Amino acid sequence: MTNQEIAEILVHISQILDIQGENPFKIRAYIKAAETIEALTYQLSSLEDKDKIQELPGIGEAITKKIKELLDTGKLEYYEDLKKSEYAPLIELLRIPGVGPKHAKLVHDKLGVKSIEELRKAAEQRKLRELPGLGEKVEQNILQGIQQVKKFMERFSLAYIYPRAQNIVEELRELKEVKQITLGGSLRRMKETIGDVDILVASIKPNPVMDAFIHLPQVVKVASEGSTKASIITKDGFQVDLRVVKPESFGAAQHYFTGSKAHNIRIRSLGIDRGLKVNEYGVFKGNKSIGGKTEEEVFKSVGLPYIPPELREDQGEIEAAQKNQLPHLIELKDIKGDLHVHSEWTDGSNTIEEMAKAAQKRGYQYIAICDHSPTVGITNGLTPQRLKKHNEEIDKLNEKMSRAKGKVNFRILKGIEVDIRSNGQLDFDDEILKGLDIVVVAVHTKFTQSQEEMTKRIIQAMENPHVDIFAHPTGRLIGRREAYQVDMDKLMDACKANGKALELNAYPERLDLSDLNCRKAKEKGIKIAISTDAHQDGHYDWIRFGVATARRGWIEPEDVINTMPLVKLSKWLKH
DNA sequence: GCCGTTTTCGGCCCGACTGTTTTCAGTCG
Repeated sequence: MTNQEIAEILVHISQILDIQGENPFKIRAYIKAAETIEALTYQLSSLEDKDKIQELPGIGEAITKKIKELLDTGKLEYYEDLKKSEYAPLIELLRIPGVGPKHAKLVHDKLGVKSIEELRKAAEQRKLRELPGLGEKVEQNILQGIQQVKKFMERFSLAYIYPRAQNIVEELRELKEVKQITLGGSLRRMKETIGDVDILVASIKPNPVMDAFIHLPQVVKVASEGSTKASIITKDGFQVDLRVVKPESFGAAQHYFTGSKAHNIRIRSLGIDRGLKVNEYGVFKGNKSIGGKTEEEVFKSVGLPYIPPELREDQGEIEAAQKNQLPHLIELKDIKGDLHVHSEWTDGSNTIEEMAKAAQKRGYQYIAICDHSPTVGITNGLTPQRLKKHNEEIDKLNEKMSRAKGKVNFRILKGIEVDIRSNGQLDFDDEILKGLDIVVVAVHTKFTQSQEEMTKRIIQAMENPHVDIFAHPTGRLIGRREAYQVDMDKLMDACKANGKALELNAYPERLDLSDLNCRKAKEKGIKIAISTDAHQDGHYDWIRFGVATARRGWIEPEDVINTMPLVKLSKWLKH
């Protein structure tokens, strides 16, 4: 049983208990345990000593016992019993925005509602408005909420949301009443998928800001509207929440609205230990504010150094901060070049020269043109003959570009993205690979192999001495295709043993390695290449999302090979 | 259900908005 499956069961348990009206702290304990498990970089099933489970934060004796039972038997009696509860089917009602555990229980107890469909019927028959505490408005909202169920389940890719959210920020920034403005939430933490957008504004006059916000051209619906807080739905289908606070509270609010929730709870608890109350308005000793203008003040008040947003998941960042052992995270400016770039020779849209010039313009010292090998048929993969010509063109360009500037300050590396065939063999023989500056390998076919076959296939490729980097290591496409089955531990061990680097592919729908796998790779001492897999020059910008994902994975500049200047990188490639 | 440099019992983060109510419960983040 996978961590994901265990976490899902724990969440279901918490939801059923919630509807039953259990102790809220017990409910939160299950959610916390599920979050901890989801964020692990290894599978609980692979643990030799299952007693170690209880050492995980938020997991105690009772939940450890339940997890052990799940791992041993594939089932959990406690959960099976809960599922027999009359309230168990109601957890689907919780997917409706505006419906929580109390309303779910109410409609069940009074009207016998057991499904979204039955709830819709009851609402249409105007039965909900008769219930205590409910009214006409709630009935309408529930009907609307039912229509939005699917939409609200959806999460958007970081790259889809990011520019659209930035647009809104820039439009609001124009207002003279806006003193400061920032993104918050999972978008500021740069998670790979985003549920909704949070925007925070500092202003002493909230009214004009709120008004401008709900009248933005993107707005199709105003979901809620108060004096300092409002929510809209955009025509692009996502929700944006705006909060306006006074400038003296901006840092505290920024911290609060960046989250994550788990991180905030920890910070507030640290505050309580020091006799402080931390909320979105500041840090308070009694009624007196002792900080909140900046995020640094908030952290300082609870005895911590500044923690970058990407780390704020309560996954060890607070402990690291307490010991002054936070990582010095990689930044965009550390990137010296791109090691996985395509050209029109295969499925890219620009010439090699165009790709090179665009990279040079960005201040890069090098790119590696890694077009496809023949097996990836639809991309017009390079045959050995075409590869030879391809390389000759790169030689000429390198000469031309160095002459033009009078000195060598930019270099195009001769690379290839070689397909790893289903039997583990590479698409080119060693004689050809030997003549290249850099060899990137990847899986493009037969994703359905068993974990054993796939792991063997990849490790065999890793053992080839000419190979440098393993690209998009799990093959996942976010929201579209699951990762193929591969034993990550064995793969990484082989990678380490053979001195290869793993790619963090910055293509927005890949972000592969994921943040968690980056952290795992770092723990194992494996080098990372953050590459865009650019198929046109505009794709170079995606490096932003690659670096952000690396930061979420605690990656530092020295963990990444394309932070090296050209000379050092060339040495690494020859090692 | 979890947790402990005040604690193995008694706490557990905090506030805005909505709608149904005349002071608050439910939901959300």
